[in-house]
Amino acid sequence: MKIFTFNVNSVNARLPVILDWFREAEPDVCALQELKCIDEKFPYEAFESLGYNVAVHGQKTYNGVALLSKYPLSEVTKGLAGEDEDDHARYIEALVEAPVPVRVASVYLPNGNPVGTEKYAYKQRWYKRLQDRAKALLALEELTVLSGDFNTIPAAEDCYRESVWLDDALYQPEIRAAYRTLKNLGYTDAFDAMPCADNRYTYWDYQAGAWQKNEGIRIDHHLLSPQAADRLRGVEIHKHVRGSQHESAKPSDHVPIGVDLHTEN
DNA sequence: ATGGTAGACCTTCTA
Repeated sequence: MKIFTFNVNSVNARLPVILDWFREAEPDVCALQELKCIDEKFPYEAFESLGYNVAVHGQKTYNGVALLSKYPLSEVTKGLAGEDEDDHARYIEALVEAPVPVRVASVYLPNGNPVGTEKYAYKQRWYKRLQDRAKALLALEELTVLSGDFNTIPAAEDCYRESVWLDDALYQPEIRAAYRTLKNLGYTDAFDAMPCADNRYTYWDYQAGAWQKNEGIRIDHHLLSPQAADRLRGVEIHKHVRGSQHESAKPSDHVPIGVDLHTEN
């Protein structure tokens, strides 16, 4: 079973590119982030006509996450507990009812820039809430995959030039520590387990020719519960999607990342 | 030392 995560930077602006990639990659499950639309404006029909079940947690203009699955989705949960005033749509979770069921979450961590502001404090609080949820999920002892844009560069080798990122919220020591704490609960970063030989970046800025210079960063991740990690067969970064030349839509600044889990009993 | 891009949407914010 192939489970992908893809920060699309507007699902409607990107729709032709996303649909082309869906036909090519045929993900069993895909977690989307940065829909940038309310539920009513999500292009349900386009994905349903490709055979996907859809669960959406949208928001006007910003954020927005979704899960698409060839298998039925149940136990859909929208949002993270722990901060009642939080109205950002950054988390959706569901049970994928495959022969071997998998619980999948689409995660969109706050960016947190600039450091030292309320946005940064919000990112830190959000990490704590995600850790609490991740801990509760482990207790279920299921195949669980937390997939998404974590807005976290885990280590120096995950960016093209460390000096550029030293003052950025994506690379602060306490943010990287929060990501490690999350893993240390008992999750495996799929890429750490099976790194791709030719590329580790998942995002290239639109600005300053970052893509042309291959100045990327690794911020989109899959965290696997032990039961899921035991079934990890492969990891794919679909880097070519960043350079797609579609007649009617530009590429996202992120690319799809997939894990392949063997789900034979 | 600065500006460089993209999307939503109304003017500026987020990334």
